[in-house]
Amino acid sequence: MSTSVSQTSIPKHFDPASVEEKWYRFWEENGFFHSEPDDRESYTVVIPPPNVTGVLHMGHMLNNTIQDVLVRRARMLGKNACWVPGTDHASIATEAKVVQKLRKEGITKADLTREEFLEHAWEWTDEHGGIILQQLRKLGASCDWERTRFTLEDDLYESVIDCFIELYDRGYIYRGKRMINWDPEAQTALSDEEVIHREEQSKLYHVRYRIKNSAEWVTIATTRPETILADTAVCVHPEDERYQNLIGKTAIIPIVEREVPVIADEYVDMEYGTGCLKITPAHDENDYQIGQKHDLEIIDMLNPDGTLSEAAEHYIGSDRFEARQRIIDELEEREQLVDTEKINNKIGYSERTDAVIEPRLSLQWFCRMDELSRPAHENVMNDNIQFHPAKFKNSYNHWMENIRDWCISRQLWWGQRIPAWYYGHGKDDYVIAKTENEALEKAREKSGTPSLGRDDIRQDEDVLDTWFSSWLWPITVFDGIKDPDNEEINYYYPTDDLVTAPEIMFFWVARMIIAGYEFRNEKPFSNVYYTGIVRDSQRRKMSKSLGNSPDPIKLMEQYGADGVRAGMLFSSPAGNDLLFEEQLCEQGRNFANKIWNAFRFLSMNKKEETDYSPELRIDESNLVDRWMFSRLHETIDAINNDMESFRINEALHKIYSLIWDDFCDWYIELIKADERGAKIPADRLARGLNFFEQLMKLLHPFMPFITEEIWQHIRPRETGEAMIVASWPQFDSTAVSEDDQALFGTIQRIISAVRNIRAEFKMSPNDEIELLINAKDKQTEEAFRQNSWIFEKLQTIARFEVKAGLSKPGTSASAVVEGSEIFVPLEGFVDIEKERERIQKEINRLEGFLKSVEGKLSNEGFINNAPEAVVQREQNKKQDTETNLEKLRGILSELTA
RNA sequence: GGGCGAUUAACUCAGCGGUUUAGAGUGCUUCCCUUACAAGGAAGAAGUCGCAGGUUCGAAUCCUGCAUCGCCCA
Repeated sequence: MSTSVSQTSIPKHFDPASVEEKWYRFWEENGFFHSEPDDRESYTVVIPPPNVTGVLHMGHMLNNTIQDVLVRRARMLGKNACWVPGTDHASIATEAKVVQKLRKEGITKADLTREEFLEHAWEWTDEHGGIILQQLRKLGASCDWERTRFTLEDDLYESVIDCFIELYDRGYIYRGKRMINWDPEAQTALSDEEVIHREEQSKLYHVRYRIKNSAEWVTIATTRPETILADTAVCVHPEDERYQNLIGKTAIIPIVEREVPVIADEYVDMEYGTGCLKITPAHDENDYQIGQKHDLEIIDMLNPDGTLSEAAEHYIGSDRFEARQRIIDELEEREQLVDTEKINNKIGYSERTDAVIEPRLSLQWFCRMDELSRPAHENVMNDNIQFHPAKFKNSYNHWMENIRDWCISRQLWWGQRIPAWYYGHGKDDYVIAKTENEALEKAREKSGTPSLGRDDIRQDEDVLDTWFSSWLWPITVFDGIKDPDNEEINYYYPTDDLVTAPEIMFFWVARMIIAGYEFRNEKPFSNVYYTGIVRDSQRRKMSKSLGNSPDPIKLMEQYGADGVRAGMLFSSPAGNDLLFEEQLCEQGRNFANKIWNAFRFLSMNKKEETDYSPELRIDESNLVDRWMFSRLHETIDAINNDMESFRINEALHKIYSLIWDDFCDWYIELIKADERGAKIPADRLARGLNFFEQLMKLLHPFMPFITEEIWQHIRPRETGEAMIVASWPQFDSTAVSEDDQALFGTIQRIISAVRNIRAEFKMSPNDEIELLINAKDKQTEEAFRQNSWIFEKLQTIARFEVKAGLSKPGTSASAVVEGSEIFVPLEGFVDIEKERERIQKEINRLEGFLKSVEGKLSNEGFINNAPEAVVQREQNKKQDTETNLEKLRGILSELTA
């Protein structure tokens, strides 16, 4: 055995750790990730910006792997690929974290001025921000890091404020008192989208209220008995016969002993509860509507932190849930609690703090959506912007048709501060202005008080919803708001593909589309690829709180970034959830190792480390070359189609199978040297390595590190010849030959049949056999004869004979493959009974098949209606099967010994 | 309550335009450390494609209903 240097220097197992950092630095340092506008076609992706203080989780892994696959392929296709990374300031989440950290240090937010608090927040951001971006590098993400943006940096801040002012001027933004979703933990308003509704088992309390000046009672049902303290009416359905006599009377609220009217409204559902509703206009959206209609008093009984306010009169200062229990107890004591019913109802929780949401009447800023959203609605429905998979158009459509105004103010400090300035206490005593000076001027004018000074105006304390900044992301990363006609925005916008989770379709995707049309009069991207949600084996969503998510960094250390990438993509078609198991990564790692060893083997066969020069032409006289060439191009075409329709896992499966099943299992086996220990002849090796290079190109978007490593090893390359910028293989339809593939396929099946015989009769691969083939016809005989070397290479054969009309030798194991009879003489070896069983089994299989084919052909409807080609195909199948069966039966009859 | 989706081998999943008695990975059985790879090779077993109807020459695939599960919205 030869012991060349190369053979010993390449390790048997691929070690990802040793190459990943090296190549990542190489790519980055040589500017391959960086994009500048030029003459080429642009391909642009903006990253869904992760929370600035977040850490990488499996969802990011999947999402960013997919983006990287798209971007790398586009780059190889010669496009000017630009993937813009960045982070989101995530106001609620980040502010909550900072508040928590300060609390540990004994500082409460109330002790600090806004400026002091923001200093702490920035400190925190500087410390933790960007960790996630560092982690993305480990994954191989080919982002243009020079373009990294942050939603709260100065330029983006200013852009958001400009947009607010613009929308205000266009009449879309208004300030209004509305029922909003209040998060008592974060002490801020939330948009409807930030509330998660969960169905829970809870109780419906039936409470009776006394009717004034009467012995009568009226029984209401409520799930939130504490709000009784703020009731200002009792309501029944106007047609409810049970309660006709009560309408117009006065009921007395228990505990507070307040007198309230009994009113009638069609809103009441007579079937639900007692059919009698208590009305609390300050703490329920629907009650508020009824309150407005009937001009009811509004009593706000809650403090911002969820404790009871003075207005509650009782239990002042106690928490809402504590108060609930105490009120239940008191009602029971007073014998006014008549029943407790178990029911399922939906309870809203804060997406960020998980606190139970309180509907609360509050003065907030809103963005009117009806008109604004129209182009965004249309252009998705008409496929101007395509969703992948398209099924998500349905939910988009539904949301758009029922779109509600967007509550955009948040009672937080971390974010873009609302540019509203108040000069009085009246509802309209404010101006919208970019600067204090401008505000002062406007305020003087609007109020008609030229003497107003700086101290007379104060800016709104609140900030804007984070999504009000990220909806501009595809525009602001190219400074398209501040500088609407700059070269970059004109070149990169609209971007091409957006990869994100369906969970944020409304939060983000829909709003980006809205902003795109409003501020650029153009879509922000052409395709939206929705990934699935990464779940654990129990189908639970992976989350930090459950602790069921593996640490992606550790996973990559264990299986290699390539292994994890491939593992995640194997089973995650667009929009389908991914049940993540480490086994998937194992499959990816094993694949990398397989490729590594194919490379190692080919390298071992080079005479010198550097003696390889590519041979781009195949050996036309060699069936194996022609077959591999055909398979390669067939696959290039298929992968291109898959990628263009975002079937990324399909594309990966195809390249996986081409490399492993075709190239490793057959092609490499067949280019091996004829003699033991000898090297592969140089010309064969050159062609083999050329195929290998093409395969590495096709795989590169999926597994960037190992492909670059091998690419650079195969032969010396200039920096500009790196894999990352290599050209994507061009599909050549003339390379695809059905005949070559059919012939090679037949040979493969004959080899398999022989292997099966060996296995059945417990022969070792090294036992010499004779292989005799009675070819179907002269033409087949000639084809097999020409390619006899293939049989001899893959089997240990003492004698090979092929002839049309060859008669069956004495005792032998047999098989029939596509009309040709295969004989392996096994004097003394063969167990006749066993051979009979084998043949009989095959006969049974073919008979079953024949029956189904005959079934079709005997159906007149099929003959008359099916396309001619289909009928013809069935007829061919019938004939072929009959021929095979006939031969097998002949073989079987001779076995009656 | 409204909408969307899923149900395919023991497990996790593909299956795009209707037509080789349904594919992959894992697991399982048998054999093999055969001149790269045991993280490997060879052979094999394994599925009435959730149920019931319908359309069609032909249905895992299209339609309707049902069951179970999931997601989104109110």
